[in-house]
Amino acid sequence: MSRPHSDNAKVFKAFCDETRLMVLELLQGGEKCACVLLESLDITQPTLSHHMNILVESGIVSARKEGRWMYYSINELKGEKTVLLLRSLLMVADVQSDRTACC
Amino acid sequence: MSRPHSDNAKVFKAFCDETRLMVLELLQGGEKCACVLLESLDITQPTLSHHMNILVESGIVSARKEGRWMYYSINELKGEKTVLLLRSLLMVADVQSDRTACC
DNA sequence: CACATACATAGATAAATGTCAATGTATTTT
DNA sequence: AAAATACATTGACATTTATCTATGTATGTG
Repeated sequence: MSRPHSDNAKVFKAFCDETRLMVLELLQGGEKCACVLLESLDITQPTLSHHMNILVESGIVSARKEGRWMYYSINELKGEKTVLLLRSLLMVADVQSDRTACC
Repeated sequence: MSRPHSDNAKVFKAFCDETRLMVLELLQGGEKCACVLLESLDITQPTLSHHMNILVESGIVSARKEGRWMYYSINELKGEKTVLLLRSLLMVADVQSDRTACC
């Protein structure tokens, strides 16, 4: 039912914004709450909330609520799957170029 | 001098569009000319030209002109660098690769 | 040269995206 | 209960993006 290209594009959308890359870099240090991320980024709270929604929706980031805090962390399993996906996208077969007359 | 996050976001933009993912899938079979790509995609020629510009600008795809044909292929070196980048972003350990056996 | 082919560029447009201020909601504290 | 805290949601706005039609440019062919 789901189109793979659409799903894959959705995953990669997690990485095509500067702010989201900075969030991921911050999460490399381990799970962090939204307020800590907010302090490290020069954006407003609603903007952070927006980006975290995209990251969680993509599956790359996991969210956990504890009291009034939201804790975010990198989903390593999804990360591994995404690395494999990217590799399969970019590693071309070891075959000769198709230089036959095309038209 | 360039901002890494900006450059990285630019690279990942190559993968966050359905049409570009389909182009990359087509290029997995090896180098192809624009007209062949065009036949396989339900888009107009200027739209393909637009997407190929983004792919080439990102470095993921290499372009080669021969007569009146443009040949495109996946830049494997850039691909490998991008996989490494994604891995370091997500802190994913080196996953099994079919290339490790041969090198 | 005149014409056809392959692709690029320009301009227009609708949709998606990133951002913020204002406000709402859930949770904790006093 | 009232206030404070942490985050989500809404609505507005400017920018970017994907797409098309129309046209331009380079290259090959009669």
